[in-house]
Amino acid sequence: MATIRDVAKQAGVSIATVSRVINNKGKIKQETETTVREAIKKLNYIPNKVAQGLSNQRSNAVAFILPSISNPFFPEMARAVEDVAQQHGYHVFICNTDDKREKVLNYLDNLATHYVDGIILNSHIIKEADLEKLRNNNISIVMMDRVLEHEETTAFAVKNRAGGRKATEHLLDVGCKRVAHISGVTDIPTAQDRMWGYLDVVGTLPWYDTSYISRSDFTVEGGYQAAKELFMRHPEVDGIFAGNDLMAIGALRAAHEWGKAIPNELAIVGFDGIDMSALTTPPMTTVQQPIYELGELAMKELLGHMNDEAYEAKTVNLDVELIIRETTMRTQQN
Amino acid sequence: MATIRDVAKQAGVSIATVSRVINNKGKIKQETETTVREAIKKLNYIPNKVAQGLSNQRSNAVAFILPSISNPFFPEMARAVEDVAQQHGYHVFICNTDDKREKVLNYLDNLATHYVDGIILNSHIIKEADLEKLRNNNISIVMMDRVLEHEETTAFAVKNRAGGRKATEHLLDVGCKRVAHISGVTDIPTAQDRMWGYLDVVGTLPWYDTSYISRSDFTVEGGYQAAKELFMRHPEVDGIFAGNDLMAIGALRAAHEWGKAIPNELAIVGFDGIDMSALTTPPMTTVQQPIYELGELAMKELLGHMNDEAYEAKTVNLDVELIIRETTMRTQQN
DNA sequence: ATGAAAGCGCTAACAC
DNA sequence: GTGTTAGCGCTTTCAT
Repeated sequence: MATIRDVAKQAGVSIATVSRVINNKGKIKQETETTVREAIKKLNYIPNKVAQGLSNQRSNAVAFILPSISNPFFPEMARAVEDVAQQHGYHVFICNTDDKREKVLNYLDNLATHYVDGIILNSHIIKEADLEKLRNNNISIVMMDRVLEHEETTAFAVKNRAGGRKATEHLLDVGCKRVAHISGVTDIPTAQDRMWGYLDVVGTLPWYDTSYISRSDFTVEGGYQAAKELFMRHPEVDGIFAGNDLMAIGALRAAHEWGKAIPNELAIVGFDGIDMSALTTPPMTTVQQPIYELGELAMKELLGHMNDEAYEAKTVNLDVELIIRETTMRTQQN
Repeated sequence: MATIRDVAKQAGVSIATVSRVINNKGKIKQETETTVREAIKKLNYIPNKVAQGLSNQRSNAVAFILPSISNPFFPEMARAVEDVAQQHGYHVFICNTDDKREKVLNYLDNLATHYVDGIILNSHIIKEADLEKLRNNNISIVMMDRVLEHEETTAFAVKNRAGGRKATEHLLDVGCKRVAHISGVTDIPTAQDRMWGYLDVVGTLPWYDTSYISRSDFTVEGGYQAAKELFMRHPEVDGIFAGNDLMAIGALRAAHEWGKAIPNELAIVGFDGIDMSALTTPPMTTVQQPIYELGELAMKELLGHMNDEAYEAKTVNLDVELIIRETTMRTQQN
């Protein structure tokens, strides 16, 4: 691997000059620049990122921390983050945490010593205090789906509660009489908000009872189990609002096995709008988050923070949209 | 951020001693070790990875290069790679390339200057010569799904052709009379092999004609379009073997729109066995690759190469298994 | 058992 | 315009 020193020697200049050429800094005679570029090409020289990082105290890289690479919601968002990052010459490290506090903190520490310039953090278990260290190291942060108390933290989220309401209302609109809810991990605000949305709509109805809520974990398997429990507990359930698409898919499976006709005997609504939701059979009605836009905006916001000292923090709450598909298109109302 | 110098000062020792403590190298008096560890704790010191990297010429990180983060096959494999890597103290960089030659080469160069210790490469467009540079830099490589000419390169793959045969034979077994194939990008060996498997079975049958093969791109949308074209060209098709699960899902959608009953009017078989394949409605019959095992073995193999000079390269071809689900469980044979 | 100092490859302040 | 040199934070010989 050729180093800057080799190039300097080859071109008959100092390493400082080579460095200037590489980084387009300072003035250099056209002629020397040409010589240097030729030397670079000849030696196949590529600046060493690690050395640059050490010297610059920055890496031109950002991290996208996500709780689960198995939930397509995050890869879909990661894709947007990558697109924007790449356009601006940044590399993206994708970090999978299973949302375990230990893993997240571990990543946070490590990323700091890797001199990443910014972090987009999808995690609900991290507290404001955990971010202090990063701030001291001048690492910008954008939180997803989590609004922290701290004013300096920029956060992106969607209107989860309103989304939960839309989903539930829609189920009533298509004629459901008993609407149950499969919630995500209940100590995650996102899951709570969606549940609140559900409660806003059915919480005061005469038939409602907390047993219509089944707590699950945002996975397909979890949704499947939760749905089966609901069927046993409340055979009369004719509508389910699941806290995300994966659980909705699990519920769909369970309904199939249980011999419940979709949507006439049981209507289902998911949440997220991952690509897959349009591909289930029948296609899933869901509350669509602007996934790509979220990633895009978050990364742009991060760029703002990284490159502009005075960039001010903000909290953004995007709208969600109910996408009606066949899991709620009833041909008859019961 | 505390540095090694701060710790040394705090503990009243030299930086060399601190370094020894951190890395458990050389002999150190129990007493000094304790003092140093206390200083580390007190200052919240974390060794700087970039500096370590520069000094060691290695990073304790590996890269997993994949063509598409949108095909769950790769995240599923990445998960296995991560699990193994983590157990051995390695970090995994996930690199998304869309299998564009330029992007892959770009990553390869950059990863080298990041001092990654090894690379698991999912790419069909990379040639043996492209890897030469990495070898010179002592970076170990494991190729996935691609057997290169070079003896030094370890490669993992599955028996794609045999898999294609199993899928196609199965379709005939359940009574299909006209079996079509939706192939992946045809300059990818993987796709070709699966197609060859298909041809091994139907290529000599009297009705067979190349127009029963529709070339697509491994995406859901692609599979959807390809299936529609097939339906127009050959309305008599009653069985489809798709080159991967995503395309099979697309075909399923198309069949639905076209009003073809699954599986009685049209049976479908996919390839890969991604989690999602079990969740379609009806669940998809598919040729299951040992996805987790592939990632696991590949990472273990990489570890072998990275830590043992004499570790010898090998080519592994794993078996695939036909998983029969409802897209081919006919209740009547036509 | 511990310390001094060189070096990993690069950037940037300072000199000419 | 271009070169010299001092770091960036760490590891590792070589002394002691």
